Amino acid sequence: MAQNVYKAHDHHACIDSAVSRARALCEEQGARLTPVRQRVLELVWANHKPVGAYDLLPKLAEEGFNSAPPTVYRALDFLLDLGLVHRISSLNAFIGCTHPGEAHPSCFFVCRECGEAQELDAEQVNKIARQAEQMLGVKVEQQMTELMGLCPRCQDAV
Amino acid sequence: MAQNVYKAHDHHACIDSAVSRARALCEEQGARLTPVRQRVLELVWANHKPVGAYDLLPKLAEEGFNSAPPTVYRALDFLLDLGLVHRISSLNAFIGCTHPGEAHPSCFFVCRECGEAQELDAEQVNKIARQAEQMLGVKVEQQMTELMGLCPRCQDAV
DNA sequence: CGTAGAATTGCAACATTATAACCTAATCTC
DNA sequence: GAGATTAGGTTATAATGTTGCAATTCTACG
Repeated sequence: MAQNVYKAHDHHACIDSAVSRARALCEEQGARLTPVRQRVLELVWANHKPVGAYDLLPKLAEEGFNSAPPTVYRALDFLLDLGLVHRISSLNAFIGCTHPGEAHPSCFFVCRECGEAQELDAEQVNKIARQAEQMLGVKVEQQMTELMGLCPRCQDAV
Repeated sequence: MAQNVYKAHDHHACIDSAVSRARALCEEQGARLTPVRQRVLELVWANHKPVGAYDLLPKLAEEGFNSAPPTVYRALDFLLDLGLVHRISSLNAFIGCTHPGEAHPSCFFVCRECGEAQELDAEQVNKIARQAEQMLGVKVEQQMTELMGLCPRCQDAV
């Protein structure tokens, strides 16, 4: 189940590990982790909440990066292609992937109160995909699942 | 598995049945299926492809309905609440539900070529939800799964 | 009836998210 | 180092979705 966001953890380690895995992956694939791309990745990893592209703009601007929508979207597209981040469609937002590698199914639980997102094991979704392929003859290329509700903390906070 | 979109069928029957089920459901819930709402439902059901809110505007306008974004979005929200249509987040589009009733998980396969969408049985997604609830202590309130790929027809068309 | 309250619609403006088009600069390949 | 490829800068615009308020229509209840 990837990693449990709801347990206390050293978040700097999350960011560092995301960046170093990104670096390794880029090396391996002959892709370039340029400064903007790396910074966008770090900003996406700033916490475990999906972040909108337009939220990143001012932060990049502060740090002297160019900050126009295309810059951010290009960086995000790059990171999406490498499977380093996922897009949460229902929120138009992006979040770091906890087990990057090549492109893979996206499966998240998102808390409607605090906005934190927990990546989930997508094995069951793969089953749905295989079932659909068998029964309907379709060919599945991409998968995404988004669950919404309340995280443990926000349930208690009532 | 709901109903197979890829088999030939009398599509007028699809629309008619969608409307009559909507009527029944509204009656049951004390909700009002007003002319705009019914027409939006019919237009969403015009085929088995998810349709954007802004695609509906001109069609409504042609027929003398008011056609401003809020009109369409309000109608769509109404239909979503009753579970008569689903929203395909990854496409910012809407599609008729093949088994309406109360709100229920959304689970679709969408062909990236022809755009047709097939609603799927969401039982496996329910499993993911229950698993997440057990292992993480979250409370799932909404679920959506979207698979993308090629439908049987579009695979052959290569 | 008839009127109060609720639900629905009309309308104008605006907010948010994403892309197009076109060009310059950096980097890689040989 | 020339040419090809990739990345980034810039401006404008497209696509999608929302807010706020006034006007209207429906519903319930006396």
